[in-house]
Amino acid sequence: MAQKPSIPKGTRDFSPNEMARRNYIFDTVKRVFQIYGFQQIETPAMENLSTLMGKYGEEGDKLLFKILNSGDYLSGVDSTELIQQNSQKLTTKISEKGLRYDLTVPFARYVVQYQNDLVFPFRRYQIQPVWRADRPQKGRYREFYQCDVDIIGSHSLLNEVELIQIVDQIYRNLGLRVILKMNNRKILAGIAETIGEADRIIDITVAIDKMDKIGIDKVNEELLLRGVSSEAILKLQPILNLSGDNIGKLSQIEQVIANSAIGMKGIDEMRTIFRYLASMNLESEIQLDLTLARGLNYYTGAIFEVKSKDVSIGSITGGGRYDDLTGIFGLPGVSGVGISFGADRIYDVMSQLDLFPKDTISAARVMFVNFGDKEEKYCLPILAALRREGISSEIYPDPDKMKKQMNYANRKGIKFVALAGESEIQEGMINLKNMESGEQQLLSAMDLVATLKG
RNA sequence: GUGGAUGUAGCUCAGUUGGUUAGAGCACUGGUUUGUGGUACCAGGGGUCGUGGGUUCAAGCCCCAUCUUCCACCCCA
Repeated sequence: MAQKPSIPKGTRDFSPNEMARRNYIFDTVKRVFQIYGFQQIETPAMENLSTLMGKYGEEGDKLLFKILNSGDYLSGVDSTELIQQNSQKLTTKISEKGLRYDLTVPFARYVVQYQNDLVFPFRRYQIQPVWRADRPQKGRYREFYQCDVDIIGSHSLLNEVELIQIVDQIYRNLGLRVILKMNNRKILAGIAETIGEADRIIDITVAIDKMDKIGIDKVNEELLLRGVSSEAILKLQPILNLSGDNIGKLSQIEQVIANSAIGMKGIDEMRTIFRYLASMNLESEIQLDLTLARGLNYYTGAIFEVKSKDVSIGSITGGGRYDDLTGIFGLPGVSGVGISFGADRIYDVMSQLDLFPKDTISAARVMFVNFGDKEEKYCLPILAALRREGISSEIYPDPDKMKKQMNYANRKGIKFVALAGESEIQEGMINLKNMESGEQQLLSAMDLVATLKG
């Protein structure tokens, strides 16, 4: 046997009924984005590496797919460099393009480039694949689709609130039960400032995360082990023990970080957001979660993450406020906030919960059986008429055995089969068979249209 | 990057302590049925058992290497 063809690790083919379901997600997301007044853009699959590098932290740089320069890509490299085998150094010489890692950074680049043409605050959405050279596993792919919405050019917290409403609306439309977790980078910075150890903030969030599992004593032990001073740990106790509703939690945090200006700003931001939300009738649970840190290092204010309540697959949506992403590209002082829906994970969750509507199939509604030349001639105008009426329809192309043709329709999930042989032609009628019930009725062309439309 | 599994027909998988010509279901082709699918029955095609070495009279099965895919950690959508 010839060697089996395959596709790269972490990538997938999408067959017709997967596409129908994926489009159901994309359509739902898109519709909500549009209702909220966002406009669509697209950017190239590849960007200059200079645009991408250094925006996603150290890890991110490693996970970038790099594209080999065209032509003789070794021409600018001398042999000593080759022998040294310093891949990092070599990379910059043989590769100047990379596949996009997310949609936010290319968007920032886009905004800077078109700053004179855009109307600010600019509301855009973007639905495109991104690539990460990650190790694939459950719910993790090397090529996956993100659906981004961002508002850039406004500091208003109303934008955060709108994004939360969008999240709520989309998951309500999809029928998914989710929990939206929120945190604020400024609060994290305030905590770090308060205990005087900015670089310990990660250890602290990890510790808070373990509270449920191992209890406060063990957490304190671990903090001490990780080098946090006992004085700082003492200060942290109210934060480790956070309880109550979001507003209550904020008050408890406030007591700890009252001396940190930036921290208090974060508290203030969150209070404002929660105040807005209180008057809105949201279905999703919103939860302040201090362990939410988000690796992307460009976030500066609120950060979001959405998880499915019923399937454990990591976050299915994430985002946050970034105050100066365009600054790196030469346009300082432009603040934005955005959020990204992971279409592929949403798909996985919905599949597992069997939440797709049953009629999300792409097959034609009706198929004409092919009995031969004469019958074909009779059917073709009727077929054309159905299509003019917007009824998706097809005719089997060969006069094969009936069994084969019926089987074809059945397997494709075509709901109706139209039969017109000698006797029907004589009467000027069509026999329409419902493939689900097996019932058959003799109809005129006009009645056929009406029946299929209904 | 670290750790653990996996690989047998197009797909999902069986295959006993190593023992002749390697199996099932689904799918495919043909037939029972020349105008009726999804439910029945019969027949057929399709595999150098991931690859390369080794042990053995004998390897799908044991050993080594390598590749692939999957799962967990890290990080993320």
